[in-house]
Amino acid sequence: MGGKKQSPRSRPTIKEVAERANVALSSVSRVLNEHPDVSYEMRERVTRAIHDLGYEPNLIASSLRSGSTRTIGFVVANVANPLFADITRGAARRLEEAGFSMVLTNSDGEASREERMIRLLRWRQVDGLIVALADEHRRETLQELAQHETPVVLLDRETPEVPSTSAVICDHATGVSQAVDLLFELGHRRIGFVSVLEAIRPGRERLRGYLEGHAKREVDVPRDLIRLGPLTPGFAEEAVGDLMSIESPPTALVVASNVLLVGGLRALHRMGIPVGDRVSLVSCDDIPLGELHSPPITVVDRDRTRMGEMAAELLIERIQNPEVGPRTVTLPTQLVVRSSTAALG
Amino acid sequence: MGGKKQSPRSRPTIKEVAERANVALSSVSRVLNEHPDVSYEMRERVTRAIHDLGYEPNLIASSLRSGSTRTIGFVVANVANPLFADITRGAARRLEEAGFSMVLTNSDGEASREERMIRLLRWRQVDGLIVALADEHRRETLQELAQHETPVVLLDRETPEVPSTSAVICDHATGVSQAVDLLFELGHRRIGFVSVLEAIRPGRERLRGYLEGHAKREVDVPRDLIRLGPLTPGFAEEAVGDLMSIESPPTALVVASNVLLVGGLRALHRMGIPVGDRVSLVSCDDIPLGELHSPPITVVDRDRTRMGEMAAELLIERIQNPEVGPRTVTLPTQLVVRSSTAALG
DNA sequence: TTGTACGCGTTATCAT
DNA sequence: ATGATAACGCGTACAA
Repeated sequence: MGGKKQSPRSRPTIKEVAERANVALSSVSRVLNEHPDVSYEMRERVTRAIHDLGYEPNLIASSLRSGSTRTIGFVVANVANPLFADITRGAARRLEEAGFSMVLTNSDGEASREERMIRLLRWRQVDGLIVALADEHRRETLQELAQHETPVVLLDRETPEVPSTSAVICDHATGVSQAVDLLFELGHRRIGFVSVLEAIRPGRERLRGYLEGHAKREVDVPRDLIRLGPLTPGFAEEAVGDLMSIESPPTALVVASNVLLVGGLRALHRMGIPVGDRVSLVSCDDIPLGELHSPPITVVDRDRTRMGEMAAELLIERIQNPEVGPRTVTLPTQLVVRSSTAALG
Repeated sequence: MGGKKQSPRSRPTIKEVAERANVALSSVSRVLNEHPDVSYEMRERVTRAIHDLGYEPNLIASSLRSGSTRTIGFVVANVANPLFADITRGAARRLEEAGFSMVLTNSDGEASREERMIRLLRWRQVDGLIVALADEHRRETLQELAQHETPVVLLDRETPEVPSTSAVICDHATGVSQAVDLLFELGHRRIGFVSVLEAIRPGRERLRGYLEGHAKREVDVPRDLIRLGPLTPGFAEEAVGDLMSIESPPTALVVASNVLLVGGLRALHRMGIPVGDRVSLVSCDDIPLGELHSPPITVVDRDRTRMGEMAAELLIERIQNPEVGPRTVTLPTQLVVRSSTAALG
């Protein structure tokens, strides 16, 4: 009796709201979108019908029609890395404030997955992209990125091949250079350096800081103390184990990531080498228990949450005003001196 | 000359592909969806046109029409918590394998935001939800959850008020009970317990384990050594500081989270109380440098990544087969004994 | 101020 | 095996 010709109990649409309120479909839309030209009377009737029916908007339909999904894509190699976890949190917060949702993709560092993810996000019609490339140079990935007509923000990456990307980058070189400086002041001359391959910016910049730190003092760089490899604890463990076993081992170590720190410490513990005593240690990017280690670890730190927030801001700014060009923001690093760095002797 | 009546350089649609290939629109759709009934000839022509035009599908339009977004919502209080970071990674991996995207929302533990997020995700027509509620009992949030017609999977939470949710839960009680047992064997009788309020399952279950551990030995529970509060390092620091200052302080402590561990250790370090020596310590959920602390921290651990994978599997299983009812999977915990727990001396 | 009507890019149901 | 056509739910230019 009175059965409308529609599937049983599907959610009400704007059309049914209109019927219930005895107004036109477009009027309902106007009320929903807070269009200025709606009478009080109309607003009331529609609002009432919406309430009665328990109407809820279908954002997919809205997106198709309006051309905007209010969704952005977020591409990282590994959210479980405390660095990216913090960045993700910061970005998510800012995006939410601006009414955007974040679709997260985790590539586990696999370049081909990363490429597919970037493409999929475009197919999903995201309004923008925040990306921490696993490899800045891979052609296929860069082409995929270049295909995007919506704004792209890079996270501590540089891709001259893809212009018109914004970026938030960090001043690693200065931080690491300061760390090397500190170590020199403490009397160290043979400073080891364990870092990632130069495929991404942080690796390059930290190496630069290490080199510049030596250059400033006009000291020859101990090339035999530099170890570059993949971003895994395993590599760092091997590298540090190796470094501490050579003829004249380093008296201080700079490890270029929290992930590498874990491996480095494992090696030192295993070999029974007391940190801060027989070897000074500096890490990059703080990590929860770093301050509570014995001894507490000196780190080149940065505001990770701020990085995420900044990336979101750069993105939103371009989405809301497509006229403005890309922008690069540089965030500082801070050398947090703790007792893992001690005077030589 | 030959100007089609459309906006300049918008991305080609299925329609333009059809025109280019001189076939019907529906045929293109069939080719794209790998419909069985397409001739080789047809497939070739369409594929060629797609390639020539650089056509890319519009998943928003597809979603509207098909009713499936192949997207799921992921609601968590804080991705930066290493526990959730790992879970997120696990879930993201499984979801991607099954062709789903994840839209991530971070509530920072604010109940009202969480409520809004759950609603927004429904408006976005997600095919399912994975949720780690900040508060299992808040009526408004539960109602929001109950509104969902698509499957919901709870992460270590229980909501009897909302039936038909699947869940992956962990056996915290057994793990903590084992920890208490270990401490008893080491001679401890006054065991402190610092945990979160009972608003969520892990808090309840860990408390239960603590109580059961005592009950098994027929030992009275030292009620004065139990401290429950918010999930912040600050609370744990205060609680531990307080516990260690009372007339007859505990000789062992169980802290119920990696977040609380940080605060607890801060207090002990500040007070100059050596862990493992003057006070034994057990934490819940491992954390990167926990194994490298001095002494290494004994923990009630669990497979965090597996939790995420499991949650994704439970969700996908119900999305792909709506007939099957909700399911609850219990994952084990493991007591990882390290040297922060030592004989009472 | 409100209503009419069309289109967003797809999928799916019909014929043929 | 292929083609025409009607939805999906909503926004908006235009008419009234």
